[in-house]
Amino acid sequence: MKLNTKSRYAVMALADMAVFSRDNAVSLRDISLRQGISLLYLEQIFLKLKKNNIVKSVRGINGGYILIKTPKELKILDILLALDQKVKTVGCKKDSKKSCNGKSTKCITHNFWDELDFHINSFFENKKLSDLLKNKEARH
Amino acid sequence: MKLNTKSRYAVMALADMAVFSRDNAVSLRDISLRQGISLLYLEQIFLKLKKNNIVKSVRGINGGYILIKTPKELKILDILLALDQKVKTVGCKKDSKKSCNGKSTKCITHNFWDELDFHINSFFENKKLSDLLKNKEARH
DNA sequence: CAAAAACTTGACTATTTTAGTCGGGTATAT
DNA sequence: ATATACCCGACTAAAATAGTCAAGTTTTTG
Ligand code: FES
Ligand code: FES
Repeated sequence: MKLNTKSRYAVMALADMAVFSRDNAVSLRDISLRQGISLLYLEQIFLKLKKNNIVKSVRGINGGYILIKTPKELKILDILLALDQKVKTVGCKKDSKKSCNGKSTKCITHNFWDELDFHINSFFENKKLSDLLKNKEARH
Repeated sequence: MKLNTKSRYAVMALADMAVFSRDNAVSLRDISLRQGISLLYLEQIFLKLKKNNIVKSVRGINGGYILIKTPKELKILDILLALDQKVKTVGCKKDSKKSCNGKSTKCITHNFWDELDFHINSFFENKKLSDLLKNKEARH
């Protein structure tokens, strides 16, 4: 039950941007240095964030990335979805013919996992990027 | 963000037991046949369930496993914990010196992941095995 | 214009985790 | 006795993860 680092770094990097940007673009190099994330890895992550309209890019010198939505509007769920991280705790497809057990009927636990997924999804749906920043001063 | 099959099968198998046992032991062979889970895999899973006092075993002919608690009392969380599935969405240890980023201070997103873990944990804490069985008749 | 900063993209790889299997046990009811 | 069923450690193939590399393109600035 682990979140992958890509998603974690994505949230981390966007939180960093929310803190350090005032309309100006934030370069991945800066994020990399501040958050200790590999620059090459960040590039890969931001590619997806860009494709999914979470950020837009500014090329050339003094370039970087800019959040498209404000931190108050940006749902954490949007970030996860951008990285193909559907919240799906088990592999069973809702629509598909095949259930998790390969049979045509749903297994005894199916509804439970659906509930779980919904529960987690709601959390990510309701949390905004700005919520992450709130208790920042509480630490260190 | 996937649950592993071991945990899923464990919940599935225990739900099966809750349905098919009336004080008598349920053999893994029966569970295997009913739920379509490999017998060998089930053995591995039940070994852990036994070690963690979720079930007790009866050896020999007509043997099998018996739930220690009633389905009403058995938390899903207990099942997951038995399989070493702590709900810990990121690798950062709360107590350890090292944070997720290797620095001494907590990263900007740390509190958020803590909240997430708590949110998911609560779900598993409040759900009982019996809750899984409720809407069984709603299907098929 | 030239050079440097910074984004763009696909492919590639080492490591780790997962999802099992295998083999050889031991206990017990009939 | 013997079949049934639990016990347990070790092993492995396959998939996922985390991250790197190479080779660009675009834009700003001196
Ligand atoms: S059939 Fe959907 S989880 Fe098993
Ligand atoms: S998640 Fe704990 S320091 Fe980053």
